[in-house]
Amino acid sequence: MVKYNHQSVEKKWQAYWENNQSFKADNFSEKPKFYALDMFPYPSGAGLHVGHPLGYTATDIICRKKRQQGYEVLHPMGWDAFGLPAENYAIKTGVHPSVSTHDNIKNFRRQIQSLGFSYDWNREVDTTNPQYFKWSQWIFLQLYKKGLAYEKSMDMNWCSKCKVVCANEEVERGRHERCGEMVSKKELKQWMFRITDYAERLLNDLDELPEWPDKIKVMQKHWIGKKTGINIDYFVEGIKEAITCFTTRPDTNFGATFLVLAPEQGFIKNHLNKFPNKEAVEMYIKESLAKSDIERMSEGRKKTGVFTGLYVLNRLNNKKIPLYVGDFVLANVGTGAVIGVPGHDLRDFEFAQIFAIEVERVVVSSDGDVSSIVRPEQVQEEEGKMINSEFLNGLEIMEAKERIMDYFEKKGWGKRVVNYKLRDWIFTRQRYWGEPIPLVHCEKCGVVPVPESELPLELPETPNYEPSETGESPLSKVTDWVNTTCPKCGAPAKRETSTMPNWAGSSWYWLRFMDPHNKKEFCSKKAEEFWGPVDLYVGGAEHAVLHLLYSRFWHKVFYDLGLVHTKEPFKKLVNQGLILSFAYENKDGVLIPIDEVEEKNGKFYHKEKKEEVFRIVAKMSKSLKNVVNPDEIVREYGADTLRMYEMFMGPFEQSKTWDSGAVAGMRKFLDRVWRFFQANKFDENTDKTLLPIIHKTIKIVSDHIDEFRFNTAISQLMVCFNELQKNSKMGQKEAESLVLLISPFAPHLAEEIWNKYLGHEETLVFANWPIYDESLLVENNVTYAIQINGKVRGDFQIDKETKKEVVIAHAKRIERVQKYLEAGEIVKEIFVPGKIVGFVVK
RNA sequence: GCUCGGGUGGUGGAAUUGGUAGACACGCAAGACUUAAAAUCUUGUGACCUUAACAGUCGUGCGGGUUCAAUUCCCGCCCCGAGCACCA
Repeated sequence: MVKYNHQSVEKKWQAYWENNQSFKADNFSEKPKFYALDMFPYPSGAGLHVGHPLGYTATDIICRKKRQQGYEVLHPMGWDAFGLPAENYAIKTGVHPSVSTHDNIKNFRRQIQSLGFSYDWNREVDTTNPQYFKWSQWIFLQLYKKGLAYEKSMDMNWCSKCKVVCANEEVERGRHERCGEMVSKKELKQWMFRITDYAERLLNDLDELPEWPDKIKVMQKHWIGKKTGINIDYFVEGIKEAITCFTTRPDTNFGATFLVLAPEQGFIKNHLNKFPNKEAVEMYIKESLAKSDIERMSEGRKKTGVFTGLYVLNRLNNKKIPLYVGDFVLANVGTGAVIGVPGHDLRDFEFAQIFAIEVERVVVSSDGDVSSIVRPEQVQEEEGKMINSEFLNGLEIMEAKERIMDYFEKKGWGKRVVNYKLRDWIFTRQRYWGEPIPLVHCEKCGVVPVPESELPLELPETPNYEPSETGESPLSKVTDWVNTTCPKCGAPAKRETSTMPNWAGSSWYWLRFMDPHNKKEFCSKKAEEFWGPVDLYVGGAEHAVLHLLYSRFWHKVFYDLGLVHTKEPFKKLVNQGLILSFAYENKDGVLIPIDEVEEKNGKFYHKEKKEEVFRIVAKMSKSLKNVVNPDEIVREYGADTLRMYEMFMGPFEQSKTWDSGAVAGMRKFLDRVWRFFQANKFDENTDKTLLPIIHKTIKIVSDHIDEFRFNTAISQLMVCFNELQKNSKMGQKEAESLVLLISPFAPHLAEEIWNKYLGHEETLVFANWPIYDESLLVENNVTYAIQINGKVRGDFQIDKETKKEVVIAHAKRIERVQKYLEAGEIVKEIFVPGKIVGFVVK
């Protein structure tokens, strides 16, 4: 017996694949195409995490199977390499980001290649390479020329730790998603993209993505946040300017008893002098604007506000209602002004309680309560019939809503509108390590795009990468770069010094992979028509509304420009689950690094303090020392073991916990497979009794790979080999089928067996994927379970063709069954073909 | 608070048109081989009760319901995870 030497075998086949260009994808193939894409990684200094190979292995399995099924497969890999870590490292050490990025890429490439993925490395891209970002800049100019980019000065999300502006999508619960720092507001001038122009299509086209997880579609839907309602104008006596309120519930408008403006609302600025309570209002606004987001959030739902002294007219019932300023009304939601209906909106009710504003009931819900509304539980927002609302009385709220909107529009008091939560994409950043924005500011001509012939516009060298507190890019200090001439008039001009966000490179990279060496176009029409759209896209769910929304937006712009032929970039999307690791905490919840913990009789103790600690599951982190390094697994057990273990851990989309013991178990299985092929000769005909299990395995493995159920595909392979250990009389054809079934999971081992024990000179990369014979799937005998009153009381085997009556009669003759049948009378007989015989006995 | 997922042995997980719950694996235990260990192979392994053996009772987060039959369907709760969050 020769032991399986994973180190030499894996090296050998990786070299073979590379020398033979086995995975090179052909843009002009006659075969049907299949394009599988992994979310390309940011090459961090920490190296590959075991979470990366999870997704990469899944796509690789699919790709290897597709190749064997006769597809031309595009499976590329690259680097999303612009980003803050490299830049922060540069600030600390003075090392140019391109140097550390290059080193990190080298390490990532080595690690990824050690796992034997079938990538076409000829197509590798790097977003920081000028030959790549030339086209990112070119795309920016296309959007600019189409009027989708504009410069605007407004309150931006500002991260004072990273010293950078963030997009709304990058703010999580008021914090910067990268670093966790609270985001503040800073008035800055930035370049924006009109993603809101595409809101409707980004929303509607989700319906054209049946192969996307519902979860992601729901999240995008919420993020876009489409709301239909009406803008109603209200007037203060003596002031011409209207206060416009957006509402989705105009049906309750007869119950309006106040109006609240956001502190930042323009009406206040314009007419503050006419406010009787001017001083109080000014003071309140000053206070609330000084509040940080932390303070606002910690106040929770507690409402504050101030009466302006003014009244507005509700023209529906000619009532004068008080005008307030309150910071629970957000300036950037709707119109920044809210009509208060305390009877049927909980927030309005809370506000009304504090200021002792009257509450009117205009809806009676199905509980029939018609009493005056004094408790929050009585605030009915969902359903009911109208009362106290004149011509609306008796109508259901949805009907009333339509009726009153017609009325408002007819009177000219309001206008139906659609509002979106989505806001325009803040695109520029004030940092060094990103694509320079290809624009020039000329005193005469204004903003002038850099001519396409001058792209790429490369980053200048600078001794100082430090960003500034005031939102100035480090590029602004490189004066000989900033000072240029206007491409239009030749006069002295200044370059735009902001850079693009790290989302830029990833918002179109799937197109570059189709045609990565094209010097004339970002991607040729022909290549795009052949490869597009991406058939399968695999990656983490953390990009649900960031990368995936931006990519869809750009792709739609490309579609409008005639650059791509599909509306959507990614046909099928699958999200992998997180890989977690064990960690320990003591009874006070203090986390303990794993190397300070020892196990005794199934319990865990702190080595020095001797106190008992408890095992928990946590994200892998340096401080807990529970990070698993893929290099070590590859060295000790081999790439095939790592690949198979990660696929076997559990359902692909679910979070899983790393278990080192189970890794060794997977290696044991591969050793068993190796020994099986080494120990047997395959020159006879296969034993007929083995055919059902082999064909069943072909079917299950094939189906489950397509369904991303890799764990059950592998368990079927195990079941099959367990069976074969009892009877191994097998011919060449069946032996080949089994090796091919394993090959997508453990390609190195499979190639070695294919070559060494099955006598093939050629690689199995293009061997035909096995096909099962339907007639061989079923065994001749089936097992019937006998149920009496629903409880299983025995079973028996019988020929699968046996008729119902015969099966039932057979069941009745079984001794153990008779015991139960004699206890009463059979009132019902149940027969499920091939499965169940049941009796109901009374 | 709202919106999506989930709760199955000591552990990871199988069982998705209602039909033998616990496949497959990890762990554990016993045995074979060995001077010994590792490796490998064999057997057992949900709980309870009982046994010479068969058998029996309970069991898929909790409480109800539908059904001959429920992890699966319905109603009402509890817990965990993710996302959104004063969105008018």
